[in-house]
Amino acid sequence: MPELPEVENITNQLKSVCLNTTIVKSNIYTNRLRYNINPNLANIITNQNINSVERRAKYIVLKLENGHILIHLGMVGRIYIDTVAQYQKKDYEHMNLYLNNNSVISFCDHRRFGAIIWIKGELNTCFLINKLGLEPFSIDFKAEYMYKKCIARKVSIKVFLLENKTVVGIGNIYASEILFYSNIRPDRKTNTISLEECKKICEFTRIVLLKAIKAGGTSIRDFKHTNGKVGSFAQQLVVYSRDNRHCLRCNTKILKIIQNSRSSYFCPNCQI
DNA sequence: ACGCCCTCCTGTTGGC
DNA sequence: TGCCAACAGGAGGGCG
Repeated sequence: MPELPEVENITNQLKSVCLNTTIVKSNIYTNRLRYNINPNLANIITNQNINSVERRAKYIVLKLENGHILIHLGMVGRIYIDTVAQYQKKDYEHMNLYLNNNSVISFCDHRRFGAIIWIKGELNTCFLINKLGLEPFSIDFKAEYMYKKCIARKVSIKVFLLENKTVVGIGNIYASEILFYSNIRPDRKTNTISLEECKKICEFTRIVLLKAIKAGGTSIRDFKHTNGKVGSFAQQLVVYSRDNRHCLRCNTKILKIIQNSRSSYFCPNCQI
């Protein structure tokens, strides 16, 4: 479900409620997620202030006084924000946080591909964080950097973009979209991608992700904001999930192929 | 060392 | 209408 634009939207919504508040209570209902929730987490975080709320890759990072709560939404994870008066326990709710401003934050994930991880101390000590690639909006994410990474590998460019090792935040939807705008087939091997093409990938990564953030993300099926609203970027998708329909640029039929057991979509005429 | 596949789950969808 | 297989937006780990 959630790729960078979706996580960015959720993070901003959380930030507007959580920043500079104190956790007064926390409940863990089911600790079995992708990684089991630290059984002491509720005790550890109670009475701590939330000093910052940021996104890193597809993680939401709550910085507390002596560590960080890392939240990953997996495929279908959701975060709800309620007032104490409104709040009711949700289906598949794994954990919640009661804040001193009368808000309740709940984390729900019926597929349990998500994660809630306590990192004592510095963020970068976590193995999930310290191997991540660059943020697409960072100043260092440039064609030369991308090119150097590409020529060192022989994997399909689409698979490469999903790895989060070179650039983070791109998932299955936006990978297809970015490659369409870059005029590159998803099954091209990275060592055949030119510097000029890397430039396009960097440029369109930023353009597509930014447009999707502004549209509130892509809601195909499960993604919803903390208030239950959907994102509208699905209406702007040009190739993802459009197999057998016509390319909006040249009218050729969009193809779907499977790469590493995941669907990719492209226009065989526009993309080489 | 690298690339590919499996796996963790459960809800939804499409075909018969 | 009902059943069942296939599929879904993530990503670490293990295998060849």
